[in-house]
Amino acid sequence: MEANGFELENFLPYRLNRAAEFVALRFAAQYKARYQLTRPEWRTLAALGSSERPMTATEIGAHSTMHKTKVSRAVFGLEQRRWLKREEDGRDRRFEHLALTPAGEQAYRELTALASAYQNELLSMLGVENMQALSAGLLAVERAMRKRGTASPLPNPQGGGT
Amino acid sequence: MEANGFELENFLPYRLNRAAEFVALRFAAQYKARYQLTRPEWRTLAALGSSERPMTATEIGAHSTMHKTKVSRAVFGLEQRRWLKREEDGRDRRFEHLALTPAGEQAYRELTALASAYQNELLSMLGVENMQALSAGLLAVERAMRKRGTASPLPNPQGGGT
DNA sequence: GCATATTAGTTACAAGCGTAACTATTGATT
DNA sequence: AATCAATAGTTACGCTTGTAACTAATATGC
Repeated sequence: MEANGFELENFLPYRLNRAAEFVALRFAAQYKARYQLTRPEWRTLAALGSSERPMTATEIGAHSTMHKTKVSRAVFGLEQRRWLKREEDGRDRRFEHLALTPAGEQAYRELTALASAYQNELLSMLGVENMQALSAGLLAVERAMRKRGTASPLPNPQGGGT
Repeated sequence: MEANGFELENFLPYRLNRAAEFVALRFAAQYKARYQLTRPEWRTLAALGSSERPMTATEIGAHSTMHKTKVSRAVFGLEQRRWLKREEDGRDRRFEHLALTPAGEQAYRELTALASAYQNELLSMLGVENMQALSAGLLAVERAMRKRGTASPLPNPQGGGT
């Protein structure tokens, strides 16, 4: 009671988080329902699919901002699905070079088609101008992230998730 | 391989989610380290603190976009801390009217002060113009949310968290 | 008035998560 | 060469989460 003026609805972390959840939700429904993919698996697929060369798990984590253990589990999941294969590095056997199988590449093409369609849908929902404003704002946040470091080992909000 | 043009870095759901995590992180560190609060507890505190009247758990969930069970657990946590008290509704005993105790209000004042300071810090990190652009973009997303409904019972991305 | 549906809130359960500890391998120092 | 540090990746553990089932109370239809 006795408002000191603070309103959660105007608090940027809250607004960003809620918008992110909403926007992610309808796309996640697609890859979850149609492919039984988790979000880390989708991100891993997207990272590998867009790369010309095989990647290591650490590179995937850096590319798509995921914790080591998330990548490890996602790689395992995609491997079981036969969408990904590992190849060990001859010179340094700690590394695993990960690449999509043909089936994985096929799934990647289908999912990126869905993703692009969804992005267009968002564009028409928001309007060009608002989308540009949002993108510019996000770009500023991304610059700030690079400056102040994305926090050491990528700690996330809570134990559970969002 | 064989890029069809899709890049995760340009995908709005991904960008929003990453920005939200980054922005939330440094504030969450404050209420976690100094008050051992979880995010649902902080949101519940913020909802009750800014309300003139007591609220029900359902109202809190609607106000701060949280799932029933999250609210239930957060209320329990704040109650144990003696920051919140329940009062049953005489006319309809299904309802519980929740209000902050003086200790809860004190914590609310301290935390909103931290929140406002953090918001100002963000403003200076991003610059006024970028902050306005971001806010305008988020507003458009929020309008779209109201149109297409925040999904029925507030399902979240994954089981775990982010 | 009585059965059925609806609503507020809680809880058991399974799954995902991050931390920290672990294995395996390589690099650096001496 | 031998030790110690650093790195890639995996895994055990405890915690948080949403789903679904649950209890308790009220509303609705007949």
